[in-house]
This record gives sequence, C-alpha cells and structure tokens, in this order.
Amino acid sequence: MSRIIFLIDLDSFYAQCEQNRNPSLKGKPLVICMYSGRTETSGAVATANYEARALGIRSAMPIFLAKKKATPETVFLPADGEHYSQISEQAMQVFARHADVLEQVSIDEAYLDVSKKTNESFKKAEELAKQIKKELKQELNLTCSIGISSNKLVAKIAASFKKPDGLTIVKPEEIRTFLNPLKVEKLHGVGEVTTKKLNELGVQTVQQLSKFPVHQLIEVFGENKGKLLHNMSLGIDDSPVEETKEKQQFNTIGTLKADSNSFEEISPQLKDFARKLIDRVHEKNIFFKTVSIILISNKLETLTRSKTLEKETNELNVLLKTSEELLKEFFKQNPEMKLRRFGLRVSNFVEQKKQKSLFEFGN
DNA sequence: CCCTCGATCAC
DNA sequence: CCTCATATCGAGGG
Repeated sequence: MSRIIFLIDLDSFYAQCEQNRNPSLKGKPLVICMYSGRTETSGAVATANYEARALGIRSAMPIFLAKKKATPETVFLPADGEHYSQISEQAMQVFARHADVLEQVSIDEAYLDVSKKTNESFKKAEELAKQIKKELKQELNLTCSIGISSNKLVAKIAASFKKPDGLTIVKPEEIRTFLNPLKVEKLHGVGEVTTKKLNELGVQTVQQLSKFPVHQLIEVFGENKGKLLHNMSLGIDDSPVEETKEKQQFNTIGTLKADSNSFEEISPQLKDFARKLIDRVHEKNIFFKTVSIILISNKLETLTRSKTLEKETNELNVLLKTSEELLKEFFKQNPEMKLRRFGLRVSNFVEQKKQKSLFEFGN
C-alpha cells in the first residue's frame, strides 16, 4: 500500500501575482511588503522574487534592511492579500482536478495524494506533475515547484530541492540516501531553536540524527517531538493527506502607532479587531468559547491572556467585554509594560447548535 | 480531561 | 526595531 504524494509550492507567489497584472515588473527585483504603518519603512518582507533574492533580500526581513540591499530598479509593493487569495483559489482548483485528496496548507502550498490517479506508478506521477505545471502556466501564467515521494515529509523537502519551476522525485528506496546528507534544519518542524539544541548534542545531519538514541531525543524534546524527530530522520511519515479542515481559531493582530501601556489608547484597535473577528465568526456560522488577547511588548516578547466562557457565544458584546476585562486586568498587573503590538483571538469553536426540529423533539 | 500560558514553527 | 496567522506541544494547575 505505497502512496504517491505531491507537495506543490507556487514560486514566490505574491511576486508572480503582481508581475502578471503588471508585466512591466518582469525581470526586475520585486519585493512584496507588509507595512505596519508606524513609519515609512516599518514592516517586513512577505515575498522577494528571485531577482531580489539575488541581492540578499529575504522574506521576513525588515523592510528598511531590504531597502539597504536594493538597487535603484528594485520595486517595493504593498501586499494585496485579497488579490492573492483569489488567484490562490484558482490554482487550488487546478490541483483539485488532479488529486484523489487535496490538502491546502497555506495560500501557496498544497499536498496532493495521487496514489489512485497514478495507479501508484512514479512514471505516471511524473507525467501528471508535468501536466499540472502545464495547466497552471496556461491558465494562470504561474510556475510552481513540485516534490514527489511516498510521504508528505519527503515530498515537502523534495519540492524545496529545486526552485523555481522545479520537479524532484524521490522514490521510496531512495529516501534514506536523499535525506542522510541533509542538515537537520531541512526537516519540517526543525527551526532555529531545535537546530541549536541538536547541534549542541553533536547532531548536524539527518544521518547523525537517525543514529541518535530515541530515548535521549524524548528526554530533550518531550514525548511527541522526540519520536517525531526520530521518525523523520528515518524518512518515516505516515500522516495522511487530509481534506483541508476548518480553522480552529481566528486571530488578528496589529502594530500600535506608538508603544503604549494605556487601555484607552489601545481600546479603539481592540474594538476594530473585535468587529473583524465577529464578522468572520458570523460568516462561518460558528460559536467560540475562548477569548484571548495577544500582547507584544516593546522588547518583542509575546504574551497572551485568555478566558474561557461559561457558554459559547457569537456576540460582539461578549467578545468586547471579555477582551476589555483581560486587557484591563493585564495593565493592572503590569502597569509598566509598554506594548508595541496588540491582537485578539477567538478559539475553542463549538458546532453550531441546530434547533431540534419538532419531529426530533418527541423522540 | 479541561484551562492557561509560553515556546516553537513556518507562511 | 522585526508582518501576520495558525497549529502543536508541554508544563503547571485544577
């Protein structure tokens, strides 16, 4: 029962979208930015196209730093999320036509289980991947990178192996050889902190990780992550490609005009965010039980405070009152703490209670 | 098993 | 002086 899994990644997606609606941008370094609105250049890079990456500009980089690296012809544009979402939906529809199961993991990435469609043949899988690339180019003028293997873990790494417009196939018998020489940080879920800890244990490569005693990994990283690291090092990942599921939380966060420890100064933003979240709650016809405030200090520490309600709700007033209380209580405990950013979250969603029909009532 | 909160990851 | 949104884990306390 071997599977064939694709991970498809749309290349520097936001930049491609912008270049398609304004072809004069083609060939130039292009940087798509999330501006925080505090100063002219405060914010971060969302996407840099390959010409901009050649200048050393990377996503998540502060905009002012990107500007230092930019050449005169470099173009900076604000992100237009609405537009990218629309294009993303169309791309996902192309993928869906060719998948047994489609799991969208972000605006520009999706896993496809194509085991049945390809009759478990990697030869057919390669043809299918080329067909998807062709349709994506013809219909939306987009390029993508595709990784193919027998599980999600390896498909994901394979997709990053050659970019942009790449296609990398790793058959089951090639997995160990493919993974062994890679640095541990190539594994999904191994970021800066985990890499540092592993390096301190003398583990740099996936091969070294595979030889490291699993019980010791569990001691250092806990039950779940320890086992996960061990399995990943062996190329083992049985997690299924699952139809994209409903979100379990909504949050929205923004940067304050100036650092503040005043409830009154933050209140307007709180109200604005509460309305935004309630709109989404109503759209999806759901109820939430937990309200959180998200606080980021001027020292960039993240704090959260939350309250779980007695009863689920979808009311603006309840959200407002609860989050206001949380924020007031926070400042009472931490009067000196200046906040740079502030946000709200609703979570712990409950299925909407349907009215029992009269018919059901009697039974 | 539930709640709270911080940490980590990665888009 | 560094965006925004989501999921998952673990510890600590019920």
